[in-house]
Amino acid sequence: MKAARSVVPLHAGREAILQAARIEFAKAGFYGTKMRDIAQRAGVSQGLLHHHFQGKEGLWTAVGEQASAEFLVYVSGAVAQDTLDSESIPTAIRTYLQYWREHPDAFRINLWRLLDGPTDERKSRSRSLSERAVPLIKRAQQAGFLRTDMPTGLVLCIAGALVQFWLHSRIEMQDAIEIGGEEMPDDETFIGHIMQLITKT
Amino acid sequence: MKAARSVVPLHAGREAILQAARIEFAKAGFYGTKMRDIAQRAGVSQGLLHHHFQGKEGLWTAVGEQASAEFLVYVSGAVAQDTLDSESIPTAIRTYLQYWREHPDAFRINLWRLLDGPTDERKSRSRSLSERAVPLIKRAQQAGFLRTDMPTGLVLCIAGALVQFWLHSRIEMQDAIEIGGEEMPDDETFIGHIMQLITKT
DNA sequence: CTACCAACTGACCGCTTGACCAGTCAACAT
DNA sequence: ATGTTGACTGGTCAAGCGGTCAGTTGGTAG
Repeated sequence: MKAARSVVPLHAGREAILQAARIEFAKAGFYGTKMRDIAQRAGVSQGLLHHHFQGKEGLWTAVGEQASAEFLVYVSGAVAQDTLDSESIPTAIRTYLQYWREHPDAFRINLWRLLDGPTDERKSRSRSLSERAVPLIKRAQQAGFLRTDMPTGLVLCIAGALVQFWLHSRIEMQDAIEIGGEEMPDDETFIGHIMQLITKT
Repeated sequence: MKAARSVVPLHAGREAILQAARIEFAKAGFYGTKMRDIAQRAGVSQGLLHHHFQGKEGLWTAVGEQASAEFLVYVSGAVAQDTLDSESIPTAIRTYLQYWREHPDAFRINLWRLLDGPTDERKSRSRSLSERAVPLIKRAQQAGFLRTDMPTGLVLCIAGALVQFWLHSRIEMQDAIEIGGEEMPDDETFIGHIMQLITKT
């Protein structure tokens, strides 16, 4: 029966709850989400949520921490390259953009947490990303791939800001671009434009 | 007694409620805010909230519409200049940035509404801003003030994105910039850098 | 076999919440 | 005076919420 048991391994409920909570929290944020809905989506009783996580708040932070951890694993590889060529930076940006594209739930949860308060843990996540990305950019600047007429940190922020805005405001972008009488570019074209901005001229 | 009455003019309660609701909603969003808290802050009874606005939802949209209207009044002047010189664009950006600086509540409410659902009205707000800003940028491009190697709408989005990111992610910015071993620039320096990016070289 | 523990359930509780309403009061028109 | 209207209050209510708990199950160690 060992094989049959492994279909529902230990802590299967816990994982199901985390996944369900992520979806529900992404939809409506902390206050707008009901424990009952999470339990129903996970297919478990409501009491189990309190058994595994202490309460709503514990579940909320658990979901956040899991999302942060996944993000770091996904992205840190792209910014820790040892070889450096003209494709290094676009590749890193592409990875960053793709992560959010593939994890819309994580994207929304991140936004929710931005509004909820200090969230020291979120800060540490972004810090550890910066710690890895800044050296890459500095090297790219020194190698002549990126413009050097503005601070390294700012170059990073520009790329980050544009990707973020690009993702969570397609609506507004679309308006502006339609009004300009132009077509809506795709992700790859957009990355090209970012490079246009931060490349050494 | 007309004078004494004018201290509490008609609809004084309504205004007080709107102001209180704005503060409370900005703090915790729609679901996290309690009608009782709004009433207490406004110094009125809870029933009055239902009398003036139909319910919680009505109050929420009223607050949003008021914020949008204020925003448009504040900003539309800066993007509707008839004269055009090298200071026109920085001035417009400065106005845009200043509005959000001076209205942190509106800033947060805007973010909340971004997450809450369709919010067709918000879309129309950003659309009407784009409608006014795009012509200004196009003229500035033709006059040789701005770079012409990317779509007009994109230039607008770049400026908007950077300001937004600059405002609601000082923490992340700060990390990146500290790690880069640089100082945190002030608003004016930052606007300078934006211009550096979008100016014709 | 027994004892034990963690996973898990379902019914339940007390409190908060948004909404509702009967009634008061002041202003104003007739 | 009187009727009307709208701002405003305080008490009240049903619903829905997060949290609790006694109890069941199934695997595992002794």
